[in-house]
Amino acid sequence: MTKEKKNKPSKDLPLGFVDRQEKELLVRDFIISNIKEVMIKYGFQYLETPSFEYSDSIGKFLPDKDRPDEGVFSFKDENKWLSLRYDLTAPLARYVAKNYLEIAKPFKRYQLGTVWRNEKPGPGRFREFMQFDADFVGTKSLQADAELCVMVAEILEKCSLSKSDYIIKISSRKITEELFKKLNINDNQKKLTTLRALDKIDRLGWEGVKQLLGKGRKDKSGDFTKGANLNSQTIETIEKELKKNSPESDDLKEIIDIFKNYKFNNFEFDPSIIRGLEYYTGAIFEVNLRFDVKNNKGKVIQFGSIGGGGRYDNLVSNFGNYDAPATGISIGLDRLVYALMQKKEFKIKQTKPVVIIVFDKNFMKEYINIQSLLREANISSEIYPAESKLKKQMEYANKINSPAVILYGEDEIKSGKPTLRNLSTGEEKSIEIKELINEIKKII
RNA sequence: GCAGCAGUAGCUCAGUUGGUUAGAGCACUAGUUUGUGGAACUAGGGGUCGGUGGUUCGAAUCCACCCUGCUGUACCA
Repeated sequence: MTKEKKNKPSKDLPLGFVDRQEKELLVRDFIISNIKEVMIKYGFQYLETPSFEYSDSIGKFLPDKDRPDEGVFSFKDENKWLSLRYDLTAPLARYVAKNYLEIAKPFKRYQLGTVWRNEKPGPGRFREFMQFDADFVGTKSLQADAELCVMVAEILEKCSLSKSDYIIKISSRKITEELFKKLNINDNQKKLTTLRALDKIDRLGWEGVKQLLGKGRKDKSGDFTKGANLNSQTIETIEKELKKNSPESDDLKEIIDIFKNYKFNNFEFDPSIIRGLEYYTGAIFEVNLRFDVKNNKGKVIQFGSIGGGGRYDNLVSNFGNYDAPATGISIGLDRLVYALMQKKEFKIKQTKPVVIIVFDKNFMKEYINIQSLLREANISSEIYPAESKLKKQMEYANKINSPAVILYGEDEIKSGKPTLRNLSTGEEKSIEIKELINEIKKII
């Protein structure tokens, strides 16, 4: 609260960037530790690639060739364009192409890392966020695709979600490709617009999607979106085909068979999921939550999926020499954190220090002795880090949610028995120093 | 990007037919209690009313433009 206001630097953060506080980070750590456990169990290798890549290496093969330069943060360095990675799959393809001869195939790797996207942020959706990504590179086996889904389900359940909290939706790019062939839709632009429209079924329903397949649609705010201009007969065929609730593509049938072997049934065939437009070549997955997610005003919002993936058999071969069919899946960690924190039953224990009150600097030796005992017992503690009145120190302990304070002033030192105050009950006890650890353990 | 709505204290908000010095609750600071937090009471600090320009004797209030946020929509690897 300074008076001088002119020419001060801004305290605001760039659009879509956020400070993340302990409460949130602990949930994220919890998720990450579950991920690592599962990944080790499934035999995946841990990899890290840099935040920046040459734009060519990750940009040239952007799935959406419509706007190849949009959506990423880039800058020019010595005449070469660099971009912050926008996902972990493109760098993986680059890594595999670079190290192809040395790595064992199929290459199973997982990665955790921050990615950046230059697009409009939404609730639980930022321009900088953390992704988890696991892939099989160098195999066409659908066992890999199936296993990825089973594995993600295991991770989610380890994170305390129940089967009714999430569902993995599956489809295949082959279904829409067949459909386009059948309907004689060859124009690439038309295909894209059609796929984009179909991608919105969960949000807009068939009514909205049919408008987008036809002339176009006006949204709530009155804004108008142009449609794919398909004729009504074509639209009806599409609707009829996609409303079938069992898959008619061989790859999906096989994957579902493998699911049975794993006794995994928390999935659903949904031909309306689309994902990356020019990227996937076969099966596609999407991980959706089935409970309501609210914004900070308590309003239920359109949350979308927390992850997804699919088979991309051409991504590595784009680099030239090697043909490496691949399949992968990723989870947006921060979105999962955002959703998880809203589940009432979900609680993460935060360890807060026991505060040792300072009555007089001259007693510091005694305080350090007590603190050493606590540290040996692995109990989080701190000697109040300033000179202050007792009341201030108590207020501090209360505010940081400390479980207890240790009072060791002149009176206590005389008797050699500190007072332990439980801050949630207010109860105070005079205790022998050697009993201190046991008493504190009862409280925390 | 497009569209709608909104921006007043750290937070949530009140305050417009334009009129002295802009308010409340919570939070913060100090005290009532010089060895005791979460309750109460008392006092206090904190705002160029998102920004710039305009209309006016006079603007938080009216107008224009800009910025930021929310929501929808587009795009979404």
